[in-house]
Amino acid sequence: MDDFENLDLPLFPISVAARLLDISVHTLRMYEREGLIVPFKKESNHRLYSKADIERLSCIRKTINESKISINGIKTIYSLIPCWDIVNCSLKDRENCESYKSHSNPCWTFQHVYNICAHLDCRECDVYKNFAECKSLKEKLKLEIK
Amino acid sequence: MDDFENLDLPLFPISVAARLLDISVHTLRMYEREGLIVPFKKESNHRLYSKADIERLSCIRKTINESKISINGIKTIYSLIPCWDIVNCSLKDRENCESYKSHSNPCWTFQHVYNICAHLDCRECDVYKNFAECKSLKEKLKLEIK
DNA sequence: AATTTTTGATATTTATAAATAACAAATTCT
DNA sequence: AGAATTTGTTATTTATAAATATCAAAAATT
Repeated sequence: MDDFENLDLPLFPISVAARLLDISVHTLRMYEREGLIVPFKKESNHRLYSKADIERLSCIRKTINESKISINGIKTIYSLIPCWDIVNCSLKDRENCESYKSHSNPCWTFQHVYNICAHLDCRECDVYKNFAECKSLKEKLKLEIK
Repeated sequence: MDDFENLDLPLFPISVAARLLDISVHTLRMYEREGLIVPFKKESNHRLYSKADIERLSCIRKTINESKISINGIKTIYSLIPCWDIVNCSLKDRENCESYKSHSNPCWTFQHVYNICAHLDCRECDVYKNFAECKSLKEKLKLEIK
């Protein structure tokens, strides 16, 4: 794929991302600490953000500022994404999965050591990538629940 | 059923409900305006609250004060309840249904004039009654989405 | 090697959601 | 008939979530 089209390339350091979004660097780190965003990390632990990340953050920003949904509200909504269905999680794996039980934190904020998600990069996962907007979650429910 | 056991009887005027929950009368009206609660209304338009209402409001209170989810966040979560599945809404009815499209307001805040919900009392509906807690929504999703 | 930027952490500010207070008119109750 | 309560509305207060400001140490850049 052409680099120009690939939205998932880690391109922007945190200062640039902050400028693009017109927010402070610290706010970006807060969103990460809360589990709303998972930026790419270099070996040095420095963050890099992709175009898709900027898009995602812009959406989060709207949700907070325009829809007036608190960060904990967003986390709770994310926790409702049916990840077990999306990644085809086995019944056994579900039993031991914290995020399967959780209704306050998104699955990508948990350590998945024993199940299908272990050692996979959440950034690459459809659960993380496709459900940044609340809209997409309801559409998913419509598809799955007849 | 014994009146003492029936949780759905309209028993308490707003002043008593407010005292039971240790909040102001105005806050109760606000929750209603926001669509979080649907109290019984007398012909005179005066509100009456059941034991189930008090329980529901107590849960809403915890969600706001302890889980730190904003009212708009709660509304959005409620809007994700798969009502169409619960009330067995026809495909045709869904097309014209505002709440089927909404991802910001619960179904019981809409006027349902043309579909299966028309003229039904939302207070009596399983959608309204069984999903006051976020927990119950995730459990429902687990049941429906394999 | 020197400059710039990042890191995480703490302390502070700001914006605003949530709750309260006050009002006159209508309704209920004794 | 009169007292108490409810109604809806507007204006105000309060609590706190969200964002900003500072800091020294580490890393990156030129």
